[in-house]
Amino acid sequence: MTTSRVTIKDVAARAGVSKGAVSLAFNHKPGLSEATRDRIFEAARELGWAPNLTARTLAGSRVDVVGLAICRPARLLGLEPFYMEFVSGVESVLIERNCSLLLRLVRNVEEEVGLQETWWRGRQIGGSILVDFRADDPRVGAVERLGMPVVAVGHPSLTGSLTSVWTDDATAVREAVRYLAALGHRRIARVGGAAALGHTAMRTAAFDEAARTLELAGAWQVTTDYSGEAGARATRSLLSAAPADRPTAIVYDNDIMAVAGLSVAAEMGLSVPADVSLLAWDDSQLCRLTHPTLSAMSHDVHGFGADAARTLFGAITGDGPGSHPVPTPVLTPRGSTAPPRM
Amino acid sequence: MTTSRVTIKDVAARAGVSKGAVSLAFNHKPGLSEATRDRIFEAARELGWAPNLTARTLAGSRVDVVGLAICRPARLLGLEPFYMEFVSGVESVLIERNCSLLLRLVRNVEEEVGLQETWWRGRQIGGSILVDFRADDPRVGAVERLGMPVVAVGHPSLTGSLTSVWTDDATAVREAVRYLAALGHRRIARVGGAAALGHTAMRTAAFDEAARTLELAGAWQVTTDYSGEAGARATRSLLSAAPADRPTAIVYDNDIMAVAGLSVAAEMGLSVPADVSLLAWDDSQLCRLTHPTLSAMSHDVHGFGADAARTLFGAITGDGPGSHPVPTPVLTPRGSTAPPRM
DNA sequence: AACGTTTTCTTAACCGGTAAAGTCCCTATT
DNA sequence: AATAGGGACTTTACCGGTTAAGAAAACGTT
Repeated sequence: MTTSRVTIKDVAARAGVSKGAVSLAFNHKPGLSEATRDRIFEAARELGWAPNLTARTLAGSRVDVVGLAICRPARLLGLEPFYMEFVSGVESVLIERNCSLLLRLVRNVEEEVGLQETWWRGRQIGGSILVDFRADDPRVGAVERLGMPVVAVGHPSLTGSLTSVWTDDATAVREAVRYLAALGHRRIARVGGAAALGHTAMRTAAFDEAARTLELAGAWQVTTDYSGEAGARATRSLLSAAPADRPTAIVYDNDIMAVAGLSVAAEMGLSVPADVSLLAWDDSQLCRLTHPTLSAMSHDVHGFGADAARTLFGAITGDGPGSHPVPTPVLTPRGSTAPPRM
Repeated sequence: MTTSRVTIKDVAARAGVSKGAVSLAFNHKPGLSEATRDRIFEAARELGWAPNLTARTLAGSRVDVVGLAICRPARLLGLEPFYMEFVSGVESVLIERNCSLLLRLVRNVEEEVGLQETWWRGRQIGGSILVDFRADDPRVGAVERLGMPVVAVGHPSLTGSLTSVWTDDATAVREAVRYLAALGHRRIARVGGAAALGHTAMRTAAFDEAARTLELAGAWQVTTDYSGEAGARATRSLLSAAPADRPTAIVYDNDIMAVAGLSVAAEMGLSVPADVSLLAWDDSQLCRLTHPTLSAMSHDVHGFGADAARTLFGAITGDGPGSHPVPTPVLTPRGSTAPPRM
């Protein structure tokens, strides 16, 4: 049984005023006596009325929805703790501003560009959070053309003139490699994320450079699709070399691959960290639940999401473009890293 | 540089027709000649126009957004593979209907009731997916009163007259216990989810009943908040009893707790499955990444989300209420279960 | 040729709000 | 007493579409 919709008119009639007055009251604007204001709120309460956001948006006021399009095959997404944690950080900020998140999975960047444009043109959103930047990302130009407020989650070198929120991945990679080298490792491998992503490229470059600087005897890099399966495959391949040639330490680009790596080591009869050290990335709760616990480049993903959301609100309310670094991931040694067996 | 907004008027002018004609064309309604239709689409293409969804919604057509409110502390959410996988399943259906998901975290059911009402009254959504039902859930009445199309994810006994999509948890629990008993286990424990949730209660009851029926020598149940930490705590407490008194098999209500349990066993020097068998629930990819791999009551969560979304569309387009069971979780034995050591 | 039907398109009234401009009345000032 | 200045509301014109009702042209019929 659908209650016939209550509109501003009904409230106005009930309170004995014009709909303009109701609008003024509900937007806390001056020009009404306390008495009338009360009468209006009372009437609205009695009728169970709340302003129709669609109409309000159309009439030109603010939109209290922000967009987030994620470009991953839907099946893979469920497996990435990163996004859910990121989203939960975003939500924690949205919730206190009474704002909602419009979430959409897209198949590729072009589709995302179209979607963002539709959202923006259609006034469906007040701004957007852009993630997963790649080199020469088409979203940069598109968003500039539209004049849409956004926060770009990615390194300034990828996000151009857009307001960005980013972590210093290069430094973090350097620190990870230095740490392993300091433990005595000379043959280090890295199981990277999706090659197309800008931050993967930056980490790859940083790893190369660190390997050269430290004059490592061996340095491998593989890229994957971030899935546990791919991480397992990569690990299996890395560890199947002869003991004298295989890496004694492996750095992973997320934690799910590190967990997979841990289990591959066990399956191959190698002990962690005695035979091989493993270092995870992002550090969700997962890293503390394995045995041995996983050392990780720890990163407050939840806080990262919250920062992104806050920065987006800044952009929506007119802050100029800016670059907002968030804390660099810090090395959190746990049970999966140790000096190599001599 | 904001491109001045292109509206239906501009397109109409350019095509030399009235805006009504443009509307007809874009809604594929009869009453226009092929030639005019083409001219209109051509004009729209040239101007890069797409209908403003806000205006379209206001004018009374359908809303292409569905709502999902999740009631968990934001921090916890990131850790639950279930939701992300469920959401990705929902998205996989939405995407092909060009629909978006409005996601919001709420603190409690009352807040959710208010939110759903605001969304619906404000025509922000065309329908909603309701999750995490509890006994005497206030959403049932509220939604009926509003006449809003929804799909309730939960057992019919909890969702009343609402269209529901559900798994037969009781049967699954029974199967899990029977399986362990068949392996020879006589002391079985269950680490359950949040006590307030309806399906937790149903599983608890089913476990009790199964234990009675099978005349188990020992049966424990604990409820937690679904977090890995809580799972670890519970496991530690269960396993710290004297060998002759402690459970030889533990069933978990999700997979993250099972992973945590696995690591606690290792930390306590117990071997899995020789000393204790572990059985996970939901079975995300995680279960195949541990060592030993985790046996699980496997459940296609992605498909579950997709089914829920499809059912919601049915409800939106006028299908009457109905109850849609999805396949019962099936036992997937892997490395973490075996007969108990005698 | 006159007349009813279709087909094709236009007009105009909403949808439910917002906001600028206008009205009315009451008080203070000169 | 006339005038200016506010406060408290109301009017009215949008926002950008949809849709029912109306009008003009094309067509078939007798």
